[in-house]
Amino acid sequence: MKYKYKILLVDDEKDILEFLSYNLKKEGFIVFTANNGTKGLELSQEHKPDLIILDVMMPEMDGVTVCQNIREIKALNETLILFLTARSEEYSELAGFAAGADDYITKPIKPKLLISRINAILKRTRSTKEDHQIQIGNINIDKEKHILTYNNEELHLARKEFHLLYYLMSIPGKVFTRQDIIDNIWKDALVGDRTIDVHIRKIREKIGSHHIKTIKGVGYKFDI
Amino acid sequence: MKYKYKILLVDDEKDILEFLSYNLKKEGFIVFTANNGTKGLELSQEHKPDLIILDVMMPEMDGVTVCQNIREIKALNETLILFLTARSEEYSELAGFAAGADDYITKPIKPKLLISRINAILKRTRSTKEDHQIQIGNINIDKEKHILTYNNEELHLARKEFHLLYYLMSIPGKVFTRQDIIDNIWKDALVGDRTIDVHIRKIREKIGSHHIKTIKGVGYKFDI
DNA sequence: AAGTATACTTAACAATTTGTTAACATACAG
DNA sequence: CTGTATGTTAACAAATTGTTAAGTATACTT
Repeated sequence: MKYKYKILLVDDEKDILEFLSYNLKKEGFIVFTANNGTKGLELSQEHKPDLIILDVMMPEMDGVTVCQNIREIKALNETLILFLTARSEEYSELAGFAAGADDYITKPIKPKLLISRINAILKRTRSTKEDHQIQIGNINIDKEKHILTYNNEELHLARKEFHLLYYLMSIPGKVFTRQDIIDNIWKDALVGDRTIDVHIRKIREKIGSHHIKTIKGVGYKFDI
Repeated sequence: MKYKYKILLVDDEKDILEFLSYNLKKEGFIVFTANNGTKGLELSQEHKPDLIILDVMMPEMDGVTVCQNIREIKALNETLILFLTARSEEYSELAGFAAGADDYITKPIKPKLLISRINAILKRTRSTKEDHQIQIGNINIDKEKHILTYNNEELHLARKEFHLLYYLMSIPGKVFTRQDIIDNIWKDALVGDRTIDVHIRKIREKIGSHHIKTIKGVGYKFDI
């Protein structure tokens, strides 16, 4: 399952909040909104977003001030901050960078461009945040580290076994046909059905046979 | 001594090259210039700059094409690319991001703003240039000083060995494939898999063989 | 500049692990 | 029951990695 980035929007104009929120949610981001700086600070502490989009011009507390405040919160030192400014507000842009902003966008906002820049900035800094781990019951499988733990005990799986289990666990409960499995693990190699059975058997030997169920005539599925 | 970032400017207009060059040098950057895309590619391979500033609109080879070419050179996979576009050229901006750009700046260029953004982008991505030390368990590796200490005892590693260990230790627990390792340590050079094994063996000889685990069929990983 | 030491790479082969299959046993649905 | 699908085992094949030693390149010293 892919990691979903959390974005906090802070702007006093309701229209803009809704417009941005709609566009970002459509792209799969988790979006929080705040209509003033104080609320923005609260929500940022509560949700620890990956990215905060801040309007520079706001009554009460302006964006630059909010930014400075956020930069002083240690738990948020990895949070990215992106400013919204009106065109040619060179001054606030400079002030923004000085306050610790990571990027800025000028109004009027073009959705495609915004998404593009958000993805660029997140990709640059968060490329490792993808999820390589699946945790189901007392089984944890980590693709990056190539580790399988069962009841906190580390077990060794050979490459194909590991890959196969990871594949089954990627959608728990779903039945994968042998063809599905061959297409995914073996790609275009030619192997017989019994080969898969053997691998399944070896996995069952290690994690217990009840986790992988056989659906006769269909295939295999992973269950708790 | 502070590390001086190298910046390559690619633009067909001489005035702009001089203007930017002057302003960037004043800020302490090392600046190279190229007045066309082909030359830009050459110089980027020669000097391996930290940042390349590319004009989108150029005769012969446009900025997007240059960018795509650069992105295919492994040795430059850490290089940042920043586009120069005329205002409101939304299209080229999107194309730029798609081609692998990291940021863009609209003309007319305001020096202070440019410096500000350059510093921001370099700071974001190069902050690790500062911390050159990794301490894991009783192993301490310092990239800058090229020193490895094991139980407070200084050990000597050859350059490749050192670099390789440092790479593995950069993300402890993560399995790196041999291809990962070649791409990072050898860049574009052609070396066989056995070469890596030999280096691994030499490292194990020095720090003990249990720290680097072999994941058969996958690669190597560093563990405590 | 030549000689020496060190580092790097590779080939060859050994050791080990992993993958596959055949053959047979068993379970299950109808 | 009976036939088909799956489980199991062990033997074998294939792939991967470890190791050594020797050749090549590079750096260092005098």
